[in-house]
Amino acid sequence: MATLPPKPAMKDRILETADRLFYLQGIRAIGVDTIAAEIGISKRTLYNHFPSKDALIAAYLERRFVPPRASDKPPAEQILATFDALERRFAAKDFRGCPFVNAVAELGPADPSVRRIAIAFKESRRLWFRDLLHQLGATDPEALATQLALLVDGSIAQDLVRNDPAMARAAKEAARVLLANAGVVLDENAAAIAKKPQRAAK
Amino acid sequence: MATLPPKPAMKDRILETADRLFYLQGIRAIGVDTIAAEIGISKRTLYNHFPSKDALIAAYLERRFVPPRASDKPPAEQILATFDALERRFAAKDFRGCPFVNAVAELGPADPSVRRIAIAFKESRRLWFRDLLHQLGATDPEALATQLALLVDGSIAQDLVRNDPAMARAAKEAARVLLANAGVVLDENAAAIAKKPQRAAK
DNA sequence: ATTTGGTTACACAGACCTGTGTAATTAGTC
DNA sequence: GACTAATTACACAGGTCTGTGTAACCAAAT
Repeated sequence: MATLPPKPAMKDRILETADRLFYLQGIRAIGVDTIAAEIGISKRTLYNHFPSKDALIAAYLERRFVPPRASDKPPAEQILATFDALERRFAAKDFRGCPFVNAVAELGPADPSVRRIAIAFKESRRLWFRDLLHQLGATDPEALATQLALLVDGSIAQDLVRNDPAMARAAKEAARVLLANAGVVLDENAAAIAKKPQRAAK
Repeated sequence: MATLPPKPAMKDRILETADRLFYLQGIRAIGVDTIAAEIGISKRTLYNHFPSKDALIAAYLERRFVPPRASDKPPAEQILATFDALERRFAAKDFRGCPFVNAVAELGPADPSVRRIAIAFKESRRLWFRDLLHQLGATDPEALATQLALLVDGSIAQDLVRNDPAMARAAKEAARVLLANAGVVLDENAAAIAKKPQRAAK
């Protein structure tokens, strides 16, 4: 009988598999045959869902574009937690750098659409930093947000070649210094302090 | 027979052309035919000088590996000048990111030799930073050198996607803050100050 | 003038790639 | 059962790629 929902998501399965293979092994290194074979479908089915490999690549990158979600945690914590999350991702076996940077590096300047979405992604993260810094009353949130973005991308690039999650911690330490220099109050117990609306210092 | 100048010109021409094409358009995007055609030689000649494309790729990366040269300028200036040089390179039309990071991103984890040389390059720069920081008496030169390397690679990655030389200036500003925080004296006239016979100067 | 070594033209093998055409097959729906 | 829509197997066109084999060619040194 209906062993499977008729249209659960063939398209999703294709995208999911393409994502994994593209990201881990490179876009140019993976052919559509490989993707179809990995799922166990025919190449024809894949082309029934995506008109071309380029369309699949575009969908892959768009799927990777998840804007940083808002949080109710203290802004300073959110910023620093970014680097903790990075460190966790670095430690994972399947981390292979920033998919957008990699795609630009691979596809080169020939593909402007790839560059467009990569720019959008980088900018969205920069703006996320900027707004948090603004909430914190940092001096020159615009410039500092850019600098934090540099640290994020720098640690990603370094980890890509070195496979060393400590790069995330180094970035975090640098971020701490930059934040302090911008007048942001940084305390190890910042979370606890923020939770208790007291003004008493420790 | 004593002198057999095997015309190094040809091999160099091949390498030079391969370098330009590989770097600007990507290693996978350029075939050996394209390289040979660009020089105006036959593909056979190319294969007479390099046994395989992989060998050519390896030679290309090794050629790109130029360790930072020593200088007699004040260490702090050398460090900051790194970012000025970056900004100049970003502004150039033919800048396309770090060739080592790009190669790792392109060739993926399949090629361990590419990763090896990329690691060596990154480490050589880090050590160059570290030694300068040591001369400057910075606190924890080891950690700070890593952080400066993050800024360098971060600005390169950001410029790769954004095409914005200002990323180098942002990195320089961040570097200034980190240096100051490590106790390094930073003055716009640092050069003049350092020139004055302070202590054991050459 | 003959040997020698690098080079050339060119064909070709063997892969792999994207993308299509087609007819048969399945499964869910009326 | 009949209709519909997705999927399948499979062949194939046309392209690109790496790498090799071969015979001719050219220049300079012997």
